[in-house]
Order: sequence, then structure tokens, then C-alpha cells
Amino acid sequence: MAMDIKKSVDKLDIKSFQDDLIGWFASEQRDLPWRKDQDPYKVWVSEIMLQQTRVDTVIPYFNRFLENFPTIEALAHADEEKVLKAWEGLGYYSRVRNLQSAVREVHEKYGGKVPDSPEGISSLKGVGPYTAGAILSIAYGKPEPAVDGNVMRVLSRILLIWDDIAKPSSRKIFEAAVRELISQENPSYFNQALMELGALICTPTSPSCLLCPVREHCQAFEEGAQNELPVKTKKKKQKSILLAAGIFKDSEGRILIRKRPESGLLANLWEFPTVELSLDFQRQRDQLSDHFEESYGVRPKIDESLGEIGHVFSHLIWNIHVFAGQFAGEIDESPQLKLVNQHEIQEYAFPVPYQKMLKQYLEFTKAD
DNA sequence: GATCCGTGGGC
DNA sequence: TGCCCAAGGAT
Repeated sequence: MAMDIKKSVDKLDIKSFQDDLIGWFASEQRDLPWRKDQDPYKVWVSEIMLQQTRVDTVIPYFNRFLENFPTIEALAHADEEKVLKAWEGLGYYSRVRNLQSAVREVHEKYGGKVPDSPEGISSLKGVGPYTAGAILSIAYGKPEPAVDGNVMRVLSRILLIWDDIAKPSSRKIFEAAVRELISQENPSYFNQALMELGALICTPTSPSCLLCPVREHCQAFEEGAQNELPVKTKKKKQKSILLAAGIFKDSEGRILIRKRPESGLLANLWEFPTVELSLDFQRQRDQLSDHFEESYGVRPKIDESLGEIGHVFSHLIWNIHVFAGQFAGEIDESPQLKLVNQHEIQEYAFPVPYQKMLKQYLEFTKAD
């Protein structure tokens, strides 16, 4: 452990800190659906869903997911399309693909029991240092660190740690700190309490220090530095991309949809035929028709422009011009290419920008 | 270590 | 509006 951190830890009355923190959590914790028991599977699902995702967003997804896939066995045997559909709109879709892959491994190699060792749990797809520690401590009561953004923010203030928490290397400093501070009697509550405190009291901006159960242990509060911590460098701006997408019907009124590649952005989700537009070529309809014809051997007729849709990703901005049209002739369906009617289309998982497009299209056709 | 990978909400 | 975020992990 780094010397400067050690000095801060030595200033803490660790036992008193643990008691105040855990006591607060015991009485003030939120009633959340994944806190009803310590089923390792439910803890696991909740932790994956909660990665970079707000609690309020996760709650309905968690409840629905557990209704559809209540056990390891159920998820292991579930149809991938249905699993992806259950994740639709949650984002970071590789999470659910990794989750099902890992669940199948647990089902086959571990007899359906989630591993309870750091090595076993960490070897599973999609389970990194945070999630491993969270499952081990919450489901199995093991004294392992579970360092997320909350924990780094809270401890940077408690211990006056000035390292940049945006740097991956900083996480090790906080893990070392947690190993010094964690309650051996109740590591589950200790870890959850740090995160709950970060979510409810020790917030990124304007922390509620006057309500804080560990205020008297906080070195940032003592120095009046709570608003200067944590140190976090900002990320750079996203790049913009211009796209054209088309909702095309065949002579029977079925819409052509296609599956996105199995890696990369929005992997394995469905979309309407889409092409990236070159900036020096303004004939968007022609570029879209060319793309469609090159891909499927049939030239579509574009009837309407449905306007523009903007969508902001973490690292990318899409501006999509949306068109509607039709095509004559046969296109062979495949696992990656489907012709679906408006009823069937609800069975397929679409990213949010394509959901918006479909909504616009249905409103447009209804007005006809 | 830097980049990729979603989404919706808050200010 | 634009930026920051929210219980990270894979490459």
C-alpha cells in the first residue's frame, strides 16, 4: 500500500468507522428487488445490469429478466434472441451475451453453482474486478473489495486521496484501502454501504455532508475539501457520423430487417438497412438505394423522408436520415435477414435509435 | 494505457 | 445545449 494512503488509514478509527457505516446501511438502505435474498445468481444479474447504469433504470429490467429467466438453468437454456430482447434498451449489449455465456459455463462446469473463489468467479466472461468482489462479498460474505465509482468517490473523500480516479491504475489504490478497512464480520454490508453512501449522501456534486453517518471520520470534510474530490479528468468529445436508413416493404407489406455483426457497436441487434454517408456526396437517397441494391440485388424505390434522428453514444454521435420506401422482387431470408410484418417485428431487439425510427414510421403510416 | 461499448436523466 | 454522469469490462 502506498505510504500516503497508509498515513490516511492510520488516522481512522477503523472499528468505529465500520460500525457507523454499517449501522447506517442497516437502517437506511433502499428496498431494492435484488436485496430480497442473497441468491448468487440474482446478485450476479443485478451487478451486471448495474454496470454504468442507474438503479432506477435497472429495477424494471431486473424484475422482468428474473421472471423470464429465474434460475441459472433457465438462462442457460434460453433462446439467445429472447435474452437479447429482454435486454433491449439497457445498452452495453455485450454484457448480456457474456452473462449468458458465463451462466452456461457455470451450468456445465460447476453444476449450476456460482463459483465462490476469486479465481473461479473472475474467470467468468463479463466478470471483472468489481463484479467479482461484489458477488463474493454480497452473495458469499467473503471480505473482498468491490471498488466501483461510488467507492472511489467516497474513499477519496474519507481518506483524502488525490489520485485521478479516471485512471485505471487508481483502482488498485482503493482496493488496497478497502482491504485495510473492510469489516471481516460483515463484508457484504460494508461494501454495499460504501456504494449506498455514494449514491444517497456522498454524491458527485453537493454531497450531503450534514446528513453523513461517517462525517466525523471524513478527512475531506475536516479540510473542507469535499467539493474538490474526487479528482477526475474529463473525457474527450465524441465523433459525429452521418447515416441514412430505410424502412422498406416488399409487395406483401413486410419490412426488411437485418442483424448487426456479432461484434462491435450494438452487436447482434437488429436494424433497418443503413449506410454511412460520404460527406461530399449529397444525394442521400441514391447512396441508400445503391447500398440496398449492392447488398440485396434489388433496387428499392424511396417514397418518403421521415426526417432526422440524432443519437448520442458514449464515444459517437449518429445523425440518421430516415427514409421509407418499397421494393419489388424476391430477397432470400436468412438468420441475418428477415422480412417481418408489424406484429412480428416486436419479437426482435432493436437499439433505441431504430426503435425511434419505427415509432415515427408507424405514426406516419397510420396518418395515411 | 487508451479506446470501445448504450442509454436516459440531471443541471 | 452540452456536459457529466451510473454499482465496468474487453481488447
